[in-house]
Amino acid sequence: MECSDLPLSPSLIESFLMSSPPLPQLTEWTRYENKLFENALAEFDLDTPDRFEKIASRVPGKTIDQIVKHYESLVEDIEFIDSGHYPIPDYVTIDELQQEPDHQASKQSGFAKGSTSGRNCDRRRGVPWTEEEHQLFLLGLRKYGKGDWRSISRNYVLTRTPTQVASHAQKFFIRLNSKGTKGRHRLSIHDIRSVNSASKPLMSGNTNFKPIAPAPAPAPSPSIHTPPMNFFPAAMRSNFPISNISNPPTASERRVLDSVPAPFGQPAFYNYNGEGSPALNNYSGADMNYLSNEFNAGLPSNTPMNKATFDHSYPPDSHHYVMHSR
DNA sequence: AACTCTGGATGGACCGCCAC
DNA sequence: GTGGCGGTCCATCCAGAGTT
Repeated sequence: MECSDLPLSPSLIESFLMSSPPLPQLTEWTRYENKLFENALAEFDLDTPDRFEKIASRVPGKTIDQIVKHYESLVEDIEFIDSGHYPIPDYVTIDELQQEPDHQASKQSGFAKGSTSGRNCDRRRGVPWTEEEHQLFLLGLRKYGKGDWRSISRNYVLTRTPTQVASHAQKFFIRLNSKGTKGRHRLSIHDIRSVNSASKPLMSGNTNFKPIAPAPAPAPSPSIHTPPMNFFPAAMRSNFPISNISNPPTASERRVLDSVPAPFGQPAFYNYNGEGSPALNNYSGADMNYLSNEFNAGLPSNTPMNKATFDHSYPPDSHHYVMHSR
């Protein structure tokens, strides 16, 4: 397929929704925030009472007004697409379009104009995987197995689409199988084969290791499902995506949590999206008590959210651990 | 500088599911 | 049974970084 022949595919729409249109009148939306927004949008349909309030509660740091404006801007853009105008993912500015007549013409004609060779297309360089993302990938791989990239993407590597996860997995397994068959290998993120085990020697102990890319921009926010790795004792870090929190933090609580430094702040508390994950069913009640104590000990003394327990008795299937915040 | 390697993105083939 | 659709796998492209 030529690059100029761009169908309105689901992946296109997804990338459109995932991108952060730099609308000047709005505050910046990160990919992560867009993902939260997208998930909340899917969860609360048009008939949901107080829809935008509920969506706002799922997107930390955004006001209801910002949510409404963001929604309206997306609706405008989607209508723009539906009308036959395809906005390229980079959201080039009007000025840029006006300076590139060919570019503009190809857009206005639908998609296919001139159809230069695909090699001439601007194939955007992707964002390198971070070590954290790779660790989450390994956790997801352990949990769902090879092939269920969708689940891994949805429940572990939230910052990557299933296609991206699959692509990453492809390289990972190629790397895995090629180990030893070639004389030399550069160290890469794919040399991390298990959670925790390799990261230290590879990243910090090996002075030859260099990041794949220059230090990536700091992630907009930690994964919604996974608390910081150093929050838990090593023996428990292997798979601990907190799946449910029974009481989503209130706005005031969230402000407090936002002020709490990692690892006791936002990451562990914003996992209240209700998606069940049986990943915690290996842990005993004692483990949960330990986590509660660890968690409570990390909270500042003046936080109103000073009592937390991990409850593995709810719901009845015992596969869901719920962190009670009061 | 030229070559090699890495890794994200992408297109196409293939497969399974589902509605008709 | 068949066609459409969605998803996955695999091969490939290619920019960028590392190596010689």
